[in-house]
Amino acid sequence: MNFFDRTGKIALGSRLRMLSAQMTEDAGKIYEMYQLDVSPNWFPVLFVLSQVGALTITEIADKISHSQPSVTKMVKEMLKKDLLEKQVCKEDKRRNTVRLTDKGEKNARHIIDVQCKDVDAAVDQLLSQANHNLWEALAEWEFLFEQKSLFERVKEQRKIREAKKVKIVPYTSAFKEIFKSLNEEWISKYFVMEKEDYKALDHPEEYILNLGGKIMVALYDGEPLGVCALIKMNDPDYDYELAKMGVSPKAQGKSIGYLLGKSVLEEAKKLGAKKVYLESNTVLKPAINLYQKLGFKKVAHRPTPYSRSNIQMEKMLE
Amino acid sequence: MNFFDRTGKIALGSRLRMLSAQMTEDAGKIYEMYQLDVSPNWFPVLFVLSQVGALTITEIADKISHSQPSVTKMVKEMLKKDLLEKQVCKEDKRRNTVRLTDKGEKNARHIIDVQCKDVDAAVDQLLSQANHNLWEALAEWEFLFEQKSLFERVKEQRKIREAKKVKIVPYTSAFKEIFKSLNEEWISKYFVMEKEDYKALDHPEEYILNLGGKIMVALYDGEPLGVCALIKMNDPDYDYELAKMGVSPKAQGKSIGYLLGKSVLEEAKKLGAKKVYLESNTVLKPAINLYQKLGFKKVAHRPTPYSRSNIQMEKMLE
DNA sequence: AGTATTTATATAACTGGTTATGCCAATATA
DNA sequence: TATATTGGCATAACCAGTTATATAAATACT
Repeated sequence: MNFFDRTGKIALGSRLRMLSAQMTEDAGKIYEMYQLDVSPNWFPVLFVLSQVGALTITEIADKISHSQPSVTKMVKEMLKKDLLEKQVCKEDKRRNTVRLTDKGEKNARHIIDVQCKDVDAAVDQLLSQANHNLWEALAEWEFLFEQKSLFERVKEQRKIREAKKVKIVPYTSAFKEIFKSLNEEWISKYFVMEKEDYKALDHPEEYILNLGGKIMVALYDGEPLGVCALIKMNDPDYDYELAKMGVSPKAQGKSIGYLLGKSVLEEAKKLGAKKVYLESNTVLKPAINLYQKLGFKKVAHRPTPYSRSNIQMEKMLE
Repeated sequence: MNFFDRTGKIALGSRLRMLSAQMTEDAGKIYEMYQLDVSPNWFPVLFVLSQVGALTITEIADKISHSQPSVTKMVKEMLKKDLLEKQVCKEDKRRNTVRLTDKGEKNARHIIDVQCKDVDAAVDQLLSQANHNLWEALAEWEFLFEQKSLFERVKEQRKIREAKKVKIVPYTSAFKEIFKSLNEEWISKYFVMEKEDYKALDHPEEYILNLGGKIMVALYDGEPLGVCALIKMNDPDYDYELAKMGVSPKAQGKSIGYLLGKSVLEEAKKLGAKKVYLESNTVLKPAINLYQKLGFKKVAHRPTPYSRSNIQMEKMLE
């Protein structure tokens, strides 16, 4: 135990494994004590057959959640010990149904009526001696894992931690290069750079900032890995457009897009915007998802200078 | 899960195993997510080396409680991945000390500082969502098993249950045969039947009951499997002697001797005895143990009609 | 000094399970 | 009616660990 005390909660799996190994070992001794010529791991088979009567190997495997070959092997051994008898199904010669012999029945009954009772009593006594109920705790964890696996939970924690490392700062001329390159990267990957792109990316001051827009930059560990612009629109329906969002592929899974988007929307609110507009393309599925997560809703088609735009969205600011 | 819901607390081992298997599986995915070229089961090795620096294979095996061949194998694989470097000890060419390379160190640090933190947070969150604290419960069970193994606990429960099936009843003439045979069995196995034996066993009414003594019989499932007599003594120091205790070998481990002894002592008390005496022989170790358990203490040698008697004991009745 | 014992490691053999594969019977499909 | 697919089972190959055994170096014991 000593070693795992220093490794933190990650030892949980190992501790569970060790406890269960210890119990398995003791199970062997317990079976020996009762002097039945039965291996402990046959228990599920004996139990299920004593409940149901006759089953095929596959059915047993299914019920006790073992693999079919493992049950095949156990059944073979149990046949040798005269605990089971096989019966090939007449109508369907593939099916090998298997049932308890009298000896098997007797053994099963003894295990269930006597041995299990003793184990039950011992476990109950243990449970009553402990302050924290292992039995109930297990049930809860089984339930919690059914809801969401440990993997997903760790992934979430990772995201939360990563997000804390991300800082959103306003654009300065130091970010001119990165503002262009991050956008050029995805645009030229999926589409082609257009006239409008070059205008905005080569002259952000002139075409964005000086017209009353904003650009936000996401720093991850101090390194700029994401950018997003808020562009003043000249349109009766909308005040501002969210555009030119680019996030480095090496910064995936760090919620940078989400944090950038939220930050830009805050800026828009500060500037008194009522509605924010954006254009995108449906091939960019993660982007569309992100916009939805940010609260954007699809709107009817509008004229646009970008040929790649095939979807338009808006978000009301409250 | 469904299946085990019907098998009772005996499923505890399986449930622990399944939960730990699930966690192991997720551990694999978690390691993958962090993109380190490290197998999850190397973790203990990485961890312990990052703590201690350099160790031999046997030392590692010891610390992380794996078998030495298993560590040998892991070390071989880790050497291939440049995570470790080997160094044969100059003074003792048997020793292969092993330490982390820079790459190994970097990986270990990442796992410990980043990955473990995320897992910790996820586990903590799970713990806080559950009413019953699995972590604490595990610690308690580890402690409880250190005190007394599951096997021993089940053995105790079995004994308690068996004891309930034993009934102690007073002698009637129906038990005359069994009273003799159970005693003759052990006497002639270890010693020889003596004159005094035949007197008491062939004529219990005359030599025991009519003189103010008692005989108790232990029934197991209705079958008489143990006997014990309380014999009135004609002695200034003692009122009664506990004697002629015989238990069938097929009734071992059912506390029959203990229950008989207790019952006979109760009879003695009812009869107003202050002290009970007995004689035995030191080759009968289980018997001597039993007498001690019943509260008898060795006393100085006294004259006796039995040649086999080489130890005398007494018990004060309060 | 020479032999016996212990220690550190490697290798082999086994174990209790798994997934992958192959075979044959039964059923569905063209 | 021939052919493809599916279902039940056995067998093979593999896996991650174990225990048992072999080898060689170091140490202890006459």
